[in-house]
Amino acid sequence: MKPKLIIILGPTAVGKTNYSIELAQKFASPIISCDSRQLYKEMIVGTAPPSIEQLALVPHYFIQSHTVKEYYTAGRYEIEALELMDKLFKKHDNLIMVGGAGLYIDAVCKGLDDFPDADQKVRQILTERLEKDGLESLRMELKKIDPQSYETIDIYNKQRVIRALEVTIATGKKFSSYKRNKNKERFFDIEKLGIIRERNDLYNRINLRVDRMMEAGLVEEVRSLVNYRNMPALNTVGYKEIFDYLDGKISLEEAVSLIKRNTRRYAKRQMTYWGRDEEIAWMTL
RNA sequence: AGGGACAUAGUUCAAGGGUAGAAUAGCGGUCUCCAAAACCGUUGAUGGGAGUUCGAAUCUCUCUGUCCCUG
Repeated sequence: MKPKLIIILGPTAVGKTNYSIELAQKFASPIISCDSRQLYKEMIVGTAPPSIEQLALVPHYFIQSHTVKEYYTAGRYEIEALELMDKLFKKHDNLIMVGGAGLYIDAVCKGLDDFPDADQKVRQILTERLEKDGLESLRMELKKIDPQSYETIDIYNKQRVIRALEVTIATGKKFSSYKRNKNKERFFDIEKLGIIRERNDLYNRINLRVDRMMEAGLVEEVRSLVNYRNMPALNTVGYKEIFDYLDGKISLEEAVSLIKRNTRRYAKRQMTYWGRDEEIAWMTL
C-alpha cells in the first residue's frame, strides 16, 4: 500500500495552521509546510508562521529554514520536499502538508518539468533590457528564438517572457522543448483538503491579522531587511508596502490599508487557482 | 428657529441643456521554477416628487438628508 500525503490548503488567514496541528497530532505526523514565504527565517512577523508554542507541539519542516539572501524557487521546493518525504515516509504512513502556495503544491503533486536553474546573470541582463528597450523587444526576440513559447505563454506578462528567454538563452535549448505536459509519477497517494470560510469572515480575519502584525513590529522587521529588498522574497505583501512607507512615499496608515487590500486580493487569487482542481475536498470553517 | 451651501458608482471626484466618465474599492479569470509573484477582464451612480424644454445630472419649485453661519 502506498503511503499517503494529506495536503491541507486554503487562502491566507483561513486557519490552516491550527487545523493542521490538530490533524498532525492525530496522525502522529510531522508537518511539511508548503508556504513560499514562511520558509524564510528573516520573515516572521509579516508571514504569520506557526508560533513557537505550536512549533513545539509538532515538528515542522520548511518553516524559517531558508534565507532571503538566496534565490528560491518552486523547482527547488519540489526537489527538497520530495527528498524529505522520501525520508519521512520510512517512519510514517501518513504525512501532513500545509500551505497556501498553489504552485508549490502542484510542484509536489504533479511535478514541474526539469528546467535548468535560472541563470541569475542572464536574468539580470534581460531585466535591464526590459527597462531599456521595453517588453516588445523581448517579445520579438522570443518569437525569433522560440516561436513555440511565443505562441503559448502570456506574452504580456514580463516575468513569463523573461523566463522563457532566459532558459533558452542560458541553455541553448528552447524553453518549449523542456515541456513534457505530463505529470510525474509519485510513490505516494495524495489527498487534498481545502479549507474555506465565508468571504466576510475571511476578510475580517485578514484585517485583524494585519493589525496584529503592526503591533508585533512589522515595521521594524521590514526595516531590518532593507538590504535585501531587491530579492524576490521581499516582493511580498506586507513588505513592499512598508518599504514604500519607509521611503516616505505613503503614510503608515495608507501602508496598512494597502496591506489589507493586497492580502484580500491574494486570498482571492488563491481561491481562483484552486477553483478548477477537482481533487480538492472542500470544508467550510 | 432663521440664513446659506451641497446632494452623481461602496468611496473620492469629472461632466453645467445634447451618448453620465475616471480613479479606487468590489467582482471574475490566467498560471510549469521570482507565485504573498506577474498578468488579463468586468459590474455598478445622477436622493424622492413635480415643472420648464424636442431634450435636464445641469434650469425652476418642493420634500428629504448632510454641512456651515447666526441666535
